[in-house]
Amino acid sequence: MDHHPGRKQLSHDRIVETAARAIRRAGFHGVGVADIMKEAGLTHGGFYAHFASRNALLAEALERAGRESTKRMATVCAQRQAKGASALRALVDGYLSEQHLASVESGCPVAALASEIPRQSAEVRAAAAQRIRGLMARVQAALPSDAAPDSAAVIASQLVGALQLGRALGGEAEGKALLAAARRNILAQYDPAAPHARAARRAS
Amino acid sequence: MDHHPGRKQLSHDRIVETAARAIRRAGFHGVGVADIMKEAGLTHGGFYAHFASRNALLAEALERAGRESTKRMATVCAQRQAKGASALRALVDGYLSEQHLASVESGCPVAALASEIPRQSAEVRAAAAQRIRGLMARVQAALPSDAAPDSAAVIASQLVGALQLGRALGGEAEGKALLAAARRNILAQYDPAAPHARAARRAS
DNA sequence: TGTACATCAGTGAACGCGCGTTCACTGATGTAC
DNA sequence: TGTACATCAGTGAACGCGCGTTCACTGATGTAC
Repeated sequence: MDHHPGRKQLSHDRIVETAARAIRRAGFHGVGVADIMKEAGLTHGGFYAHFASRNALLAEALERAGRESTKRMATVCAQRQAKGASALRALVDGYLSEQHLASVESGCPVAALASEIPRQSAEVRAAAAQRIRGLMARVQAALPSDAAPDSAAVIASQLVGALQLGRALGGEAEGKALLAAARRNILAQYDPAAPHARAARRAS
Repeated sequence: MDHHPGRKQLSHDRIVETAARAIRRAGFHGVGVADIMKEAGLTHGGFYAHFASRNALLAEALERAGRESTKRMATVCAQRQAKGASALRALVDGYLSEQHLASVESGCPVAALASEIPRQSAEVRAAAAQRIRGLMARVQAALPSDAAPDSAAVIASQLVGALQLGRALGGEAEGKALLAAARRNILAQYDPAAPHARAARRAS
């Protein structure tokens, strides 16, 4: 019972991983079956031995992108916390970092695809809803326990909105300034470790 | 010098208006030249007498969608302010209303298209950046004058993020609850007319 | 250890279709005299 | 007022191309004896 993957499973994983990057880079409409298979080192004919349809791949790729991005974010958060940041600051500074701004392909799929979600098939929408709930749960876990119950949803919206607008503005100075403003705002409001910032903002 | 539009101008306007609805409903990739021309009551052959390319139409349609949506929002805000709401409350409650949640086609194009913007042509991206700055300016105008200078950008991000996630979650109970939470949060933080809400949230 | 056969992942040509774009043409409108 | 001609908005067929999907086939792997 060695249970190593097997040739087909390896190909399957490779296709999904390729697609997980592709949808974030180019959008759900932006890459075709043939492109993905080619990028995964295969020919397009074999596609339907792995997936029932293009949509089935998209759903699977979205889920995979979410898991990957969560994992990557967890690593970054752990590093920041090891340097003394609070859980919330680690999450917010990580999510709204210039590095995340610049790397759509490996970043949060919710931010990369949000406005396209309502136009997708039911299976893709379902996968997307799970990813959104996952993001909210991560925020929830980083919040102090006395935070208002709907804070996680609000902060998640802010994270996604700011990252998207930052990217839409070009990722240059204008976008970076937006990220910085959003970081300050969220931390000033929710991070008990940074109460001075809130006081500063209320003054004048 | 009567200066009434002329036949061609009328057709042009009709095409752009059709496209302005179409891109919000179906995304930049979601509708083709032929679809739009048909919906505008014309045949697709005449398209290139009106626009240099598909992208040129998209840019023009985005701009038009922005103007339309701004106008509509201004009307709604005026109504709400006439009933005694502050400028900020009118804007936030209008933008994050269930009506806006349900009507992508006539709503804010930034929320409808945000994640697709970075993947568009330079001319479309430029038009999009203008729309985003316009949204921020509207928020700025509704803010009390003592608000922190980057508040407008932060609030705009929150508005866009919450509306998008609300729609992605399906526009049902889950989405509506998200909108309500975002409304409460923004107003509690920035609306001087609602200080009690802020106090309530800080308690416990 | 060697041979015969079944299984199975992947190949590549082909399908029908819709896309963005071009272009020769039509038919209505407006101007010249 | 009427005729001849130029202008111009819109038509519809056609272009090359890439899409998602299907399928008969190949060649390697694994099992039976």
